[in-house]
Amino acid sequence: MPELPEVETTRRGIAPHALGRRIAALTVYDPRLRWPVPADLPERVSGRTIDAIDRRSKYLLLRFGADRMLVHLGMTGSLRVYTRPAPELVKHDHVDIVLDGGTLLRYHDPRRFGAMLWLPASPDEHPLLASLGPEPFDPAFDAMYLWRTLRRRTAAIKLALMDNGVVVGVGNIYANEALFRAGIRPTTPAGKVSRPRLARLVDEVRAVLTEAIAKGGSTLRDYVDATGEPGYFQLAYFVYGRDGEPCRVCGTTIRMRRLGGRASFYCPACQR
DNA sequence: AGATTCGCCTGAGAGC
DNA sequence: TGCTCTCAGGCGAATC
Repeated sequence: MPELPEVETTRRGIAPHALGRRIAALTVYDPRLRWPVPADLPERVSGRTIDAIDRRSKYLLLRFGADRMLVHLGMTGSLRVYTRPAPELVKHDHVDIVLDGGTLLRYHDPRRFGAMLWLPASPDEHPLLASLGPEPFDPAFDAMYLWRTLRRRTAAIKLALMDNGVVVGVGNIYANEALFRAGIRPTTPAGKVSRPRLARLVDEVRAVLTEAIAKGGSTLRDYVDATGEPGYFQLAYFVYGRDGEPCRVCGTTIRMRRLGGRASFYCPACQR
């Protein structure tokens, strides 16, 4: 279940091996992802040099001049680097990207919520990227922005925080954790959260993501070839998945409620 | 426009 | 052991 830290860790993991390298071949073993892998993707990317690997929201963008290839890991996707001859294909391996010199990027995705798309140079931004909100670390994401954006919203603050049009990259786990750390009840109507508390929320969103990325960075050493999948970085969660357990701060029993179909955890005492 | 719900997927775990 | 059921969740699409 890659959230932004896992995607960023993947980006940093593959960048040293792929930047400036030419794609020798792209092989599709199973095109069935969220959208089918385009049949012409191999011919589009073959011979092209990877000029940059960017991340926007949870999308990885491999840049070839003005053209790009989008890679999304969905819920269960991974993009791993293999520097030695490729290991045997296993179930759910979908795509191999072979680079000059033999380095291999292998895309694997059991649940197939991920995607791999070709984004040709265009004056208009691709629909998937066009209406995204700011990155969490963008200075434009601040208390004043949040206040202006949310002031008339009646939806729960947690749902607003997970809305990619408001801010990108905050999935269920980190929304729960950031709200706990900010002392805000997930069910509070977004428009009712005061500016000082929104400022605190901005800080805590960044803090929890920064910690998770740091944790991911510590696994990068093992990312290539070996077992080091950038899986879920087990931060010591304050609330996520802890329904019925005592709050680590005050001991009150953590509660769970469903918001928009997603499990939401909170401490009734610490979060008001 | 914003709120709400649905559905796509497979694997893990629980219960019987 | 093996079956069935539930849950996980990013996010686009559809509906109100």
